[in-house]
Amino acid sequence: MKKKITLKQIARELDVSISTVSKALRNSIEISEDTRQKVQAFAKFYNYRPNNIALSLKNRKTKTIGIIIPEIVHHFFSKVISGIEAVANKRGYNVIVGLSNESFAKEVINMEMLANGSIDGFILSIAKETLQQQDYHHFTETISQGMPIVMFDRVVNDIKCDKVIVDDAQGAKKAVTKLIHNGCKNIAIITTKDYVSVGKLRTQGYLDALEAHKINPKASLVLKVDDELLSEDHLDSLEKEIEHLFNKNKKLDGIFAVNELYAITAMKVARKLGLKMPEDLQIIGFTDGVLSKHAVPTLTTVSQHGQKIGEKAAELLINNLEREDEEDIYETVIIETELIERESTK
Amino acid sequence: MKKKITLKQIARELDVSISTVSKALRNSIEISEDTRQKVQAFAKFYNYRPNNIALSLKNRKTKTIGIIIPEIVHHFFSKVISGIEAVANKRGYNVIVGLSNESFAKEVINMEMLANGSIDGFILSIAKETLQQQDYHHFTETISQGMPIVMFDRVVNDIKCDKVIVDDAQGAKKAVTKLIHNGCKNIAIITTKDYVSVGKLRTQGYLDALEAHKINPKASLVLKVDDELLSEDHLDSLEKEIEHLFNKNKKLDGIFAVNELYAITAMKVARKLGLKMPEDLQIIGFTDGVLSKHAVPTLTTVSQHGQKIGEKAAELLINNLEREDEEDIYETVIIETELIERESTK
DNA sequence: TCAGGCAACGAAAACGTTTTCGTGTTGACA
DNA sequence: TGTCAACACGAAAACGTTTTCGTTGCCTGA
Repeated sequence: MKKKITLKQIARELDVSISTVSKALRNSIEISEDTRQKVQAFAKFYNYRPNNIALSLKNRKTKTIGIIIPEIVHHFFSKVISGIEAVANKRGYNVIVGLSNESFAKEVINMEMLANGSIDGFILSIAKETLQQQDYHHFTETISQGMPIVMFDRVVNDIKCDKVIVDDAQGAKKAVTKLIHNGCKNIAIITTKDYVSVGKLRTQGYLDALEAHKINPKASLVLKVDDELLSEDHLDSLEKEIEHLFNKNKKLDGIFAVNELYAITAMKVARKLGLKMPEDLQIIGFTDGVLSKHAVPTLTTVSQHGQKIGEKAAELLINNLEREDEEDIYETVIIETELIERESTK
Repeated sequence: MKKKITLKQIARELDVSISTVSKALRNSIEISEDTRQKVQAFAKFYNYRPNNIALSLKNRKTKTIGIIIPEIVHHFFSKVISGIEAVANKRGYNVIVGLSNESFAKEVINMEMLANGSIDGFILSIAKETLQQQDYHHFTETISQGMPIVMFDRVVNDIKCDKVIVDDAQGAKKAVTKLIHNGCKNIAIITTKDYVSVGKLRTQGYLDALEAHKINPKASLVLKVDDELLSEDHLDSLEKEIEHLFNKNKKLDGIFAVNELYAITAMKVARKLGLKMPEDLQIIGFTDGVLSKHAVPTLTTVSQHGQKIGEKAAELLINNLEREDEEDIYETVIIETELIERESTK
């Protein structure tokens, strides 16, 4: 087992100083052609690679990005990571991932763990619990220590950082408008409780679309699901709630769901009730995941372009990190959503 | 913006030496109660946290695990990461993620990038291209430098490292046996080319099950899909291939697919051909992802317990890292698969 | 012959820790 | 009064780099 070799060892072996070795390897003109070649040959033979940790300590930057997300077993988030990783890699950065599991405490701990020198900056999406408690001190503290943050998707406005979001309201409006144009008269929305910012925004888009077409919103058409934990039995109760929605609204002919799962579950219930899609009922979801693509019927959906969100977030962060002047100008980039039409709409 | 504070700054401020500060913070008995309290109060006020990079350099360990996987937008892999992260976090480790995108070159580059001091060990699943080229020098080199590796799922036998795998052959055999017991007479398999080790093993399990029931395998019932890129048009050609499979075998009444996507696609084709499931055709997939759970009919599948695989892999690696004696004893842990019965089988 | 300059190299500091090994000041005790 | 231990603290090395600033030795030119 040959351990990693260091400058010091090369120096001793070749009977020169550490500085000489370092310079020789970086092709400094200070070093004679002779020694340079000698050193480089030796280094190559022993497969020398500079120690990253030492470099990080010296340069006071780690070339590593910390990602904190609520969960990773989720098509959208993994798409975002994939986008971040692509850009980061191209620009010589690594990514280190922390999971909050939607928990405030874990979010805080994870950030503290990484903020102590391990990374140069954060890209994150806020945990539900944090949004609920509205305690953002860990973000402001991190930022005030000079470590930049980029938030995506679930953001909170009054934090001084770059943000990458989708036009949730606009996307929802687009979807609901589509349903209206397709002839739906009674459109329901299946959404989350309001503390989830994106849920709230999408609900707003739904209302906007109705208003734009002079349709009065009905409270009975709005189902706000309390998704404490997405456990198995939650799925059952979700089905029941949706079934109840159908029962309350016999003339229901359109559904807009703020995520894939709600949409798919609505489909399931509809099918059980003998409704034909898209003839009797049209459904549109949010988030273009694998479920939408392979459902029966395939689901029309609002795509958020998770990959693009990740790429943009990484660009913003790295640009910030590598910017010379220390100007604190923060951007909020909006990634356009796209309505992907499939079989669940006419 | 108050920058991170260091021992040196505390020392200067309090007019003591760096060593004193360090010792005071670690509650050394060498330091008087007085100074200890003074230092700790000061440190707390300025929210002092030791710099991780400096610690890593000093201790020659980073408390970080490197994960290299082919892709992250994939239910199985993200489950594994989730499992790794859970264990790693509990034991005070971070995880840093590299994606190979199934490419040999990216796998090598990513590993080199991380191996230079950034991490203490690897957990990885081999890229398809690497398996195809059978070039494993980057693994052996990493190991010979004293950095442990744990492989999962896609492994190669003659590398000296811990491995966590599922009993692919056994799981496949279980599934196919189930089909046989359910009365299927003509069972097809939709699998990958043989260089993907898990595909090969699952095919073997299929053959084993047939043999155990004295059924002669028919070449026309084995479809080996060449999944170069899982691009959109690949999905189309996949459908065509499967359709061809149905046409060649009119009496087809059971399908075992080595992954979710193949199974779902087979379902789609079957539905198009007017087959009822599970009455006319029974299908079992491999990998318990989100698709299986929400397909119509829901898909009976062989679950690999990705989370558990990740947890076990992390345990093995960390145990190895923290083992005192330097014994090179490597384990291969087999995680039992489980047949999850749903609507696609009788 | 000697000042000056250049080529080639080395010493040392710095990044932020921890830890080993002094060292100086007490106080007690003979 | 002198000795020795205990106490409280500091100096310095070490981890592996890069970089600044010397410091040689030799050659050139007047």
